[in-house]
Amino acid sequence: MNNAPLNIDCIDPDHFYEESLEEKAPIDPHAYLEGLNKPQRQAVEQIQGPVLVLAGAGTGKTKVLTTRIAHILLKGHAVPGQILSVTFTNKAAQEMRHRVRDMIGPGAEGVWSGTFHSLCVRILRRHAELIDRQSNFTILDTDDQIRLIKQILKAENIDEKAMPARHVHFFIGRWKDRALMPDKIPTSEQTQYHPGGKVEDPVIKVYKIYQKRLEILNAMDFGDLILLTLELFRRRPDVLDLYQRQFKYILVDEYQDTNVSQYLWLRLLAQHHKNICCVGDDDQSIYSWRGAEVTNILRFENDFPGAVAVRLEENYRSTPHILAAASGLISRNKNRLGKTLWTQKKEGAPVRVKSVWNGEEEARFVAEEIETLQRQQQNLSDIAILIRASFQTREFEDRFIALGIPYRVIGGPRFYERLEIRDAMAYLRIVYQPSDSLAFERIINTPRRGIGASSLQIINQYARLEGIPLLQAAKILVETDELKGKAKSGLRSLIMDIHRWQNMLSKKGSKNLEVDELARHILDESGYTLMWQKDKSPEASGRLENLKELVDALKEYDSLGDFLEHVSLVMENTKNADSSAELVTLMTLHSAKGLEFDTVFLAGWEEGTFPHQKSIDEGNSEEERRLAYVGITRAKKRVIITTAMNRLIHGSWQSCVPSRFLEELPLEHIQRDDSTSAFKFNPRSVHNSYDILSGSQGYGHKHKSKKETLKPARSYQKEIKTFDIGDRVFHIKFGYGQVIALSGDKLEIQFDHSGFKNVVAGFVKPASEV
DNA sequence: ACCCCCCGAATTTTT
DNA sequence: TTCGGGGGGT
Repeated sequence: MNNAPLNIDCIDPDHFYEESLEEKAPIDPHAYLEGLNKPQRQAVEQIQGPVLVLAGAGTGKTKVLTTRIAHILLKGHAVPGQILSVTFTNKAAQEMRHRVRDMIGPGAEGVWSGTFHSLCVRILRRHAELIDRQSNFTILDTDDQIRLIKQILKAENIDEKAMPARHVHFFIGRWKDRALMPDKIPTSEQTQYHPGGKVEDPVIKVYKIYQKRLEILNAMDFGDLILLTLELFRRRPDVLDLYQRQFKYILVDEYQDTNVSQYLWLRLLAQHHKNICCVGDDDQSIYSWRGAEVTNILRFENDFPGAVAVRLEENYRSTPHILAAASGLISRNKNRLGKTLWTQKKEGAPVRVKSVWNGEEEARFVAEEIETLQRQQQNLSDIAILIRASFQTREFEDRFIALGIPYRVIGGPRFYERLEIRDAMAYLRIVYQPSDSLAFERIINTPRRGIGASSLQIINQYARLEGIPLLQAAKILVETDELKGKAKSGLRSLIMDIHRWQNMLSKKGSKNLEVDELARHILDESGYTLMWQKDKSPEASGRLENLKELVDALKEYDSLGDFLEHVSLVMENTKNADSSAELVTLMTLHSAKGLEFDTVFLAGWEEGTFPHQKSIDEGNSEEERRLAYVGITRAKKRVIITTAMNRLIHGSWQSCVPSRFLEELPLEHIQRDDSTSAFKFNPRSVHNSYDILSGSQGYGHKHKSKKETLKPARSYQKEIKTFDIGDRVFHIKFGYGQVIALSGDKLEIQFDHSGFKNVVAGFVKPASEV
């Protein structure tokens, strides 16, 4: 079995197993294959040798992956522990696990299923000592990484203005995506900070120091998780051999999103059994800017000799018009393997293209269309508005709030990235792991303890001199005369606090103290909670809420270590995941990948916005086109594209040229809603007319008149309640709040979690009525 | 240690 | 235009 040649036909053993399973299997052993079309079935059954499944949008790739795992298990080709199933996001990993479990029950529990990163952690915790780390290494997120780089820049006397930490971080990240450690970077890779010549590139120098610091801190960043696993395999062929033999079948989702490191990782692990199945779609590769290499999928057949390619081209999602529009668009790209999507569905409506005057009209138009759909009994949760960049949500939000259309925005800052959560996490980290110097540094003077920059510098210097963690250095220094006054006493009491919390943690079992209680103790006794209670800024109460939510989240975990690991790998809030709510979804094209909706609005199709100016400048408009393709193919029934003639960009009005993608949509599959102007798609006319209409004074006037047009809309609101100062009210978007002042039909409200806002009376109701 | 002002940038996001 | 970060002044 170990040396099975590639592409061996395994039909015969299959039949053998089928017979034996038919009697005892709880489900009909054929049933799971019957729901598949021909290529899907081939993708499932071709389990020997390398397989590339080119899965177009909506062609059932997750079904193929899960059925393939079920197939391998049901036919007895492997036990769960011999299957490695790699995805890109935790969400995808979870869905895979659920679907496999639904198919074959708890027997699938042992499958190694996860993200590249979580699987690497699992491996690295076992063998940490072989790559100069300890098993309890910490995983740094972006914020930690940048703070560390800033420290290094300061220590190296490098001007942060000339070489921002963010840039260094970016370079390091991209190098790691390509498996390049500092000593491996070719001379042709000099950064813009390096003028050339003999001197070492300062960015590479910082990279070197950064890696050294990570080692001392017993820490890794996300890139390291993959890279150090590769390093482990390089150093210890015996360990590599172990895993190579173990993983008889490897499955990879979203292969077009893998970077070089991940590709090397897969190739290494697949080398023994060579049964690797990668599923992806080159037309949906939209993450090159974070290191993804489309070439991985384009070159699969070279990289894995003897590979079989299967194309999934039957689309089960969209109508023919939508599919044809998307296909026509994407066919303009040169660098693609090429697929022809088709569907058995009937006609449907053509893709609509609507030209609007500006962003405000765009939002008004979309909102009206949504109301029309609502009247036709369409669910709001089946509607999405997809935009290129997140700032574009604003005008839609304003309009939806005004009309009372319930919506949600996907994306934005995430729970574990919030300041107060990161602070709280730092407290937990230092208690759990006394050598976590980055965590200690974060909280050493938060809340204020009189330990300023100079005190911190003394501690840092000493720690580095002695090669010991910051906390340990602080412990020693606090007994000397190096520190004075407030700094000394503040630090001493902090150290004693941490000590006490550590004891509480280790005695947890006997005292029966749960982790969430411990966290509450820490946050209260450190004065951190108090700090926000005393804070009078409008966000403070929201922050306290978040801290509560963090403590609540801890209840689900048996140990602090489990929790910290979860957070570092799954930077996502497991709460508020109810997708069933009746809300319109507003999100970026990027975060829409993998989702589907009946109706999809694609907004802001203008040159500069979409395709984005930066991508045009960088000559990367093919990726933008793929993004457009992803957007269109999210829709099951309706696509409505809008393009504005004018946009407010960085505070000034710009006349816009319609996106090149509009011209690339095949005419016979689109319908233009041209009600306002005859020169819609003639950029020159647009320019001229705009210039004439609105010279320098024109703008102000235009604005005023627009604001006035909003007023009639208000009068449609029924039953406007009257409010008094001090009333408790509820707003669909901002939640609960208190009326601070009145002016006509407008209320000034201090919201509990959303700060201070001016709101029209018709859009809030008394809190008592909620 | 805190506050204010000035300057510059201004996509996309996961782990 | 708006936001955020950093530096300088009090």
